[in-house]
Amino acid sequence: MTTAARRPATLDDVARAAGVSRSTASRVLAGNGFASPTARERVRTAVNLLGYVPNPAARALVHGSGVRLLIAVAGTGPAVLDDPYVDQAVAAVARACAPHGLGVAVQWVPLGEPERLTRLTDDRGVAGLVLLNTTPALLDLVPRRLAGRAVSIGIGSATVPSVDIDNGGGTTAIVRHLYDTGRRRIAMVTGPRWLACANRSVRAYRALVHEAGLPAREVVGDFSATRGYAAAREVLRRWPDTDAIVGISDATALGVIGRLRADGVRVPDDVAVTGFDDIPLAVTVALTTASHPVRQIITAAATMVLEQRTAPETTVFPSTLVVRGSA
Amino acid sequence: MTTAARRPATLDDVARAAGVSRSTASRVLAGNGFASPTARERVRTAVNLLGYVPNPAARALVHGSGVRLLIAVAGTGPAVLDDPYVDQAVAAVARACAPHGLGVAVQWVPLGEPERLTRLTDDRGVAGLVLLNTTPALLDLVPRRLAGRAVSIGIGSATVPSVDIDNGGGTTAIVRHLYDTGRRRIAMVTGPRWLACANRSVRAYRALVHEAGLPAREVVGDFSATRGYAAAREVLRRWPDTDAIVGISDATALGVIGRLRADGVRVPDDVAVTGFDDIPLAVTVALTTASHPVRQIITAAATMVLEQRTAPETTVFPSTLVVRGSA
DNA sequence: CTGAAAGCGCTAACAC
DNA sequence: GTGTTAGCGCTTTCAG
Repeated sequence: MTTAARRPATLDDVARAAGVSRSTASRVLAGNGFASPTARERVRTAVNLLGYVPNPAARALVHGSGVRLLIAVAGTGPAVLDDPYVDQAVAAVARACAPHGLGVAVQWVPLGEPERLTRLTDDRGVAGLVLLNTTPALLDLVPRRLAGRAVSIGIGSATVPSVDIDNGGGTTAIVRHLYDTGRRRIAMVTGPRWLACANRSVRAYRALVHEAGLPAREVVGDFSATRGYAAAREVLRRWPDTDAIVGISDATALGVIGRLRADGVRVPDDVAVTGFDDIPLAVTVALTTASHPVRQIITAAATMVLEQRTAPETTVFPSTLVVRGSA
Repeated sequence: MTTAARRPATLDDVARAAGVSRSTASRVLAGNGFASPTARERVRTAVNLLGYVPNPAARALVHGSGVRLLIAVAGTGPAVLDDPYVDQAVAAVARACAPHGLGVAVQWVPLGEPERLTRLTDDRGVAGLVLLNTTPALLDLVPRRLAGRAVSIGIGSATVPSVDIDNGGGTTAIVRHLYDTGRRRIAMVTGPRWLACANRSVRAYRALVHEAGLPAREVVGDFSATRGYAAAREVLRRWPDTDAIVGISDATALGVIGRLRADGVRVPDDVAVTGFDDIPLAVTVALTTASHPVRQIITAAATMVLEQRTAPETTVFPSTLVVRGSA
């Protein structure tokens, strides 16, 4: 480590050290363009010696490409950003971005004013866009500039490809499992109504209970454990003979279980409870749920925009039923 | 919204629309420098009209300041990044960065090769550094260039200020509560040994049990629920008469409870269990824990580096005992 | 108080 | 193959 406390090297330093011109050095680093093996070699050496790392700001400036991915999360209030699911998404995207020299920012977009998205994307620092909990209105507002550099997690559109979970299939498997194990009064704690992907779960639930001639019992939730905690009581108050509760998310289910146990209701003996996603904590409470590789899904989405891979309109990840103790 | 699908406005556009020179426009936006009220006004109008947002890459280039904050997480393997605590940290920092036009990246730094940090910070795209789970060796490697733009969450050093939780105090309160409620065989599922801030909790635990003439019973954990799940069984195998288990984190405690319940051990009747942090899920399982505004703490750290506030060497956030059902 | 001019570090034509 | 040149959008002396 003879490298003194110098300022980080620039391309000029590298070129000088290698005895070539800046352009040649640039070409070698870009990989494309021509360069003699000798030049290539000498530049490589200089780079290592100097510990050269390209300045992403300069690169972004000349390419007009931006320096960070924006994760735009739609919702009724800034509190949507408090969701651990969002945390996970941000972290996963940040991880995918790091090797590309890009950063991540998250911002909330109010459901009522989708135009706010435009203000966010007008920032040329934005190199790409990841939409979370999106609505069709929002999808339509993605600017041309970001064509091919935007992706939605959930529903997509003709111009914005999406990466999604088979919510319907997952929920169907869960409800069917409940039915097959003898449950006949199956309630559901849903997600917010405006959220398209959550609604697919709700619709699957409705279709199934309807088909089986069972009553549909729905309480609106918001994915959170806290809401699940409250919703459980509401379910049992409205329909005391309920024998199963389907949670729209694992957190919801964990909240439901917490409340039931606190109220002396046995799980799964009296009431079966299911979740959705299979978060790490699920195993510790033996939660029956549907498993999805959320991290991978988000990484896939981030990679799509980072590598500009022309993606199919929709990539659907499967949902796998995981039967544990709670149902 | 007459704004056509144009390319985002540049400072030149603003200057032209305002009928002033680029420099004047720049001065007005910077806030400092001279500018007549008239000029100021006209530039403001133009900015709003055009929806102008400065290009952060250009700005970073001229200032040599970087375009993203780096969150460096020390650990034995890349799996440290899978921790929900890290997720939360990344998301909180990303949130704080967004209004500043900065992004966030996360990278893992192997415990054995702290020099890897240097390679990361040599990237001029790095505007600031947030250290997580850091070690003294790592702290010493923070380059001069980042002086005043680095902060550690946990232990700090003379050159790197830190934002920290009063782990010792929190743990003391927890163990004392356990003792006061009659527990005399108190075990602890610790964090990894190399982690200084977790060790403060362990030391507090040891001091207290020692002082009370109780045996110290420690099983090494890693903050995860999964590890807590396994550790619970180990504790009861080694010391069957244990009547309380202190978890180094809420996730650990949740894992412990899961395992105990699965094994027919009653919580808190047979064994009391406590956590640390007070994550949202804690309330749903009635976990007794110590509460810390983690999000706020991380936001405070991020703000320190974003606003270059000359910070005291260490800012300690208090820990508050929250007694719920589990102990 | 304001404008002209010189770069920040890098890339991409375009000559040599 | 390689060097020269002209910017990307912005800030900041330095003259007016």
